[in-house]
Amino acid sequence: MTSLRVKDEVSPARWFLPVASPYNLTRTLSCGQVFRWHSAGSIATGIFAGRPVRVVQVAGGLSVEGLTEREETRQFRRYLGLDEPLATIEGQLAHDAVLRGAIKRSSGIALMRQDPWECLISFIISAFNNIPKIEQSLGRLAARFGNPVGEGWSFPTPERLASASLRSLRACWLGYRAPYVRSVARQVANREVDLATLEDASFAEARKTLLALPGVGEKVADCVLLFAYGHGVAFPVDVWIQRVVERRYFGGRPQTPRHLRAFAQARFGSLAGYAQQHLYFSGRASRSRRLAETALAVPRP
DNA sequence: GGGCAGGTGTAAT
DNA sequence: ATTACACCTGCC
Repeated sequence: MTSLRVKDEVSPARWFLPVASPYNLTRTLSCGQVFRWHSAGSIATGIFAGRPVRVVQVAGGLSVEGLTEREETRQFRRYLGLDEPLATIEGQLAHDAVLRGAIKRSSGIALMRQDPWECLISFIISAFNNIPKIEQSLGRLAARFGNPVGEGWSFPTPERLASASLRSLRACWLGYRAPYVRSVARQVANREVDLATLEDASFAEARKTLLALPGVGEKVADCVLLFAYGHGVAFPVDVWIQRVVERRYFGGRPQTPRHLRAFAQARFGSLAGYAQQHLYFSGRASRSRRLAETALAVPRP
């Protein structure tokens, strides 16, 4: 599909990006792939390619402000997963009874192609952490070490984090993860690890390289392989996925994360990552409902 | 206030 | 290969 540039006297540049059904922007941005986008109502704001971007999903596509060139819109399509064949993917996954049920609530999620560097650091920080604090940490990191972009800040470069003091990193609420982040930043900055050439590596090779980094275990590696490098066979197993898969596929019997990953990859193949996203979304959604019910049930003092 | 939170590193079996 | 434990620290 192509992008149309819409003449507009007020805003600098507005693009209409056609998108096929059932793509859903809000769900894609809120299913745990990214931490630095904000959704207020139907308007999503974030930073892409060092520029502030505003996106609204409208009939038949996305209305985007902040991009300047056609080439940028092409990369933005890839970033947001706008050309993923979602109808086909969800149709395939719906052969599985559990996913058929989950997709009713989560249809329209697309896997993104994020910047590997930002994705890697984000998920190192996500370990043994909670989502609000992860978002705070990344925000502080950007405010302290990034460059001003619109109302916010760009994600810090590897060089910038490589030269940061551990004290200043801890001040961004990184805690015990601070040495991991700086060590990885240094390996990337001095080219011991080349995240760009990993694009050409096989799933197994890229995984091995990522696992060698401090603070990167199987879960974090799989997140980066899935959300940044586009390896659809990756199946990150976090506590939510573990609970959901054990409950829905194993009668509630405990399984090792490794076994769950092998199970999912055998069952869903290169769509394992999409299966993970739908299962994760449904798991989190049922938690949100429980919390809402609990909040209603308990009278405030 | 206290346990919990999108795991990982390390040591020991 | 598997198991047990510590870990920064702000949230709910």
